[in-house]
Amino acid sequence: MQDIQDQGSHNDYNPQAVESAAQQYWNAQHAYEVKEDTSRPKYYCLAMLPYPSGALHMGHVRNYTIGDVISRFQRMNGKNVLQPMGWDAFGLPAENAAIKNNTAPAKWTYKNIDHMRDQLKSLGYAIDWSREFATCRPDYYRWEQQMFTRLMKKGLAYRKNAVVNWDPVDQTVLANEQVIDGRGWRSGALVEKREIPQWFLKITDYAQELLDGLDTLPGWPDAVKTMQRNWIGRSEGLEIHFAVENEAEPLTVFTTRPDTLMGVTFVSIAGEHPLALKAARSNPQLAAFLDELKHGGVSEAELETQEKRGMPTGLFAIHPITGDKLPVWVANFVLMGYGTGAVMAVPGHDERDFQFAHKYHLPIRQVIAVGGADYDPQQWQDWYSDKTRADMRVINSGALDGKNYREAFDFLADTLQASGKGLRRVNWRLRDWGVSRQRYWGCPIPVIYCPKCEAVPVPEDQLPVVLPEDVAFSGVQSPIKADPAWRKTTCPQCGGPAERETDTFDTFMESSWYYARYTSPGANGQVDERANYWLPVDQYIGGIEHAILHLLYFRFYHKLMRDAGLVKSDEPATNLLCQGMVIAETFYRENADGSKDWINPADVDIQRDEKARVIGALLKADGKPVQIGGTEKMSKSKNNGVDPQTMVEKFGADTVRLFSMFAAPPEQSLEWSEAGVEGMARFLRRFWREVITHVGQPDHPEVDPAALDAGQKALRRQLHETIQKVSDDFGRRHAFNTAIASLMELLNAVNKFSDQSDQGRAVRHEVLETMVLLLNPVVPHVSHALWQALGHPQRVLDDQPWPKADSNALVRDSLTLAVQVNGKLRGTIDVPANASKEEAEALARANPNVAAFLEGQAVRKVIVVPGKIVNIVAG
RNA sequence: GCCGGUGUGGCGGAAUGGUAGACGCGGUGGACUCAAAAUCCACUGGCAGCGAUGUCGUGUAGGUUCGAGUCCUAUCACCGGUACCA
Repeated sequence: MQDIQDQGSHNDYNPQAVESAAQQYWNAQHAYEVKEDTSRPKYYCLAMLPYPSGALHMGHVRNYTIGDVISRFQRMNGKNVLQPMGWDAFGLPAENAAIKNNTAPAKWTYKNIDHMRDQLKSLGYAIDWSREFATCRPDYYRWEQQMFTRLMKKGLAYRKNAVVNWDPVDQTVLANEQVIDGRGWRSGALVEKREIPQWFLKITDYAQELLDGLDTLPGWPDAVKTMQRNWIGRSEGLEIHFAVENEAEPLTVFTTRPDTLMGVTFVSIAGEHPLALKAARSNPQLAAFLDELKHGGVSEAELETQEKRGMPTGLFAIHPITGDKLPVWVANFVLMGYGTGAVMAVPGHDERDFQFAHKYHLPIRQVIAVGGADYDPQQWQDWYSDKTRADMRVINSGALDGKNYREAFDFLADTLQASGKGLRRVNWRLRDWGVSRQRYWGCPIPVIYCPKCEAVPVPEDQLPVVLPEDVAFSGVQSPIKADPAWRKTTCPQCGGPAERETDTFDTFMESSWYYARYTSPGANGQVDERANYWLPVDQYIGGIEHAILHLLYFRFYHKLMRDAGLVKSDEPATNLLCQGMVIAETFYRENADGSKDWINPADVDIQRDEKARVIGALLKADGKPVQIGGTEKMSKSKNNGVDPQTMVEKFGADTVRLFSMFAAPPEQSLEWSEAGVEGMARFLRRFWREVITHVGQPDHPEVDPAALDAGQKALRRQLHETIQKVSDDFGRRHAFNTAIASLMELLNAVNKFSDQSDQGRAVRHEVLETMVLLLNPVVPHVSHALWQALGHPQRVLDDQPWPKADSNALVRDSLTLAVQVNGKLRGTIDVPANASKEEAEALARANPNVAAFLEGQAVRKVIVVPGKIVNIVAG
């Protein structure tokens, strides 16, 4: 009660006091700690866990505010809501920071977690902190290690060679991110490709299920599902065997276009293809070329954009139908990792083959005709992708002539299969998941190498394999690789001397199952039966940049857990929301050498002309101009980051939360604008003042709907329309920005409403009290304080029922219709709500401006859309 | 290169095939003030007009429709991902 007095007596909104009071109350009540409760529907709301990079950034604030709004909204709608938080604590940045600051990655990480936890708490999120964990703790990753050893036993984890970026100067493996223009980021050395043995998970065994599962996820964005479908890349085609002159083994290619088989004029193979390696042994020129292909990084973007180059191997393949001799070429655009590492080249109907044939003067044959048109072998035409066109026919192909794609495909499949030269096959673009990383700060891979028994999984009673945290870290070599004492162990099978695996897991391993661990804190196992109460996640929220990798591994791992009997559902999350980035303007000054000094937006004043157009910017410190560099993602490199903590200290958490929900719809990028933030602070102050002024007035009776005058009715109708809109915007559309806009309109309306009669004050009370509830998910501290100011006892407002619109209050007597003549707006008319189409048309024709446009013209057609529009077509 | 997305006033954005620009920011004018801040009031897409109103206008070029920011085709620019950043 003390609090009510204190806050109620202040006419001005004081965010600091309001926020600390509300947060203290929630903490004391343990308001957001939840348990399984079968009497209420559960709702698991999860925002992707943060990497503890050092400080919260605006992207985090946006992510967790979206989650918090949804969580509180669902709780007010009667759900048992779980909103957890944790730390994706392993990763490369900790190693980089360790080198830079000469500290251990673990120490740096824990310090960041402590700092960022405080920052998150200051934003007042309804998080169950009792479930918090960091993924770098052995009591988390031991279960990941256990799962891996079980997958080894099931044959779902295996070891094979794979290519990595190798820095020949630093003698280290580089991440793709660390390769810049083909060079190592620290050494500047030209990067090379190198094959090393690595562990893989057989995600391809689940390719079909991962593809089909997308059809069971109506709550996921289509963009994400399309990207995943394309990434998985199921294609039906033929494997065709080409005999090779003087070779025992045939060369096998995969093609989705066997109908073009008679157009094949050469065969292209990858540089790593065994046939290429063999040919190079007796061909120094080819060996030199293969060596050259080893330069550069391994990323797909780099491989696919490099200049197309090739060299003949001197070998010849035999065309399976004609028996023609076809030269076998090494081509740098053929990837060993896709299909068989060899493709039949059809330069007449494939653009890449076409360019390659032109460059190296290889023959081009037309075997497809579209619309009977002749092909110009000098000019590329995309008939290849037109395989389903009705008028597409195979030509110049003997027995295939006149067939369409499907007919030619089936004919060849049958013919080649009968002669043992080919096979129908489904090929996937998806590759198995390589989980080995040659790094220190990650979960140790629980494998022991024994000279006799080879790779042996660490027995479960010896888990976890603990990563030492108190280490010196130089960056060149992993401390566990460098430490013979850590490496040396005995073989669990034969008891002989053996060595531990020193590679660690890809950090996507930790983030693939954290959502399940939140449901089972303290479980003696990866999860326990509580998982099946909470899972699947009802709403998952995270950046669109995770559309493929994380979200695919996340789905895959859930299926692994299901098949291990740990969870019952097939998919980990039923609904997914992908938020956009947080961006801000950039400012800079150019130095004499052309380099740029980036200036933080907080240090700049914007100059405008009399029409409010931006004409320049001045540095506050010296009043001199700076260049405007465009709006970009907040980053250290462009110095355009805005610190959430500074904003919270200056405006309060509610204002920051309100702005990040108002400035853009969640899926779009959000431009940070301090002036915009001030606008939100202005709104909260006006709302505060409106409520405080109202409670200072005399008592009022209950609203009596029958006794309301037109003005009172109108305001009350707007209130109930707003309830409808906000409920739909929060619950279904996730259009938080328009929900808040409608609440601003309602505040503008109640602010103009000067009616001091009994019923006037009663309606105003209903409006303000309802607004406090509608705003609670977004600005919970303000709502907490104003709820008390309105005369209620202090309580967890999320337990108040969400307002329901009163259908009687929504009734309108008349509607406004737009009237068009020939599709152009010529006026508006007010019609009774129950007016017929004929009455609406008559009123429309009676409108003077409409009549003027109709004069002298014959009306040919009238379209009346009830409640919306009348369009009169004349002429 | 490939896959996915976005493009609307001075700016962020609204409009779920039916009145383009809600709401907010910025700006202009005014009130209050010794002054400033805060607050309040009015106006604010371009062009023409005192106004009523007309006209143009949603990256660009076409198309479908009574009606297109929204659907279709092509094209340009930017953003995300591209398997070892997370």
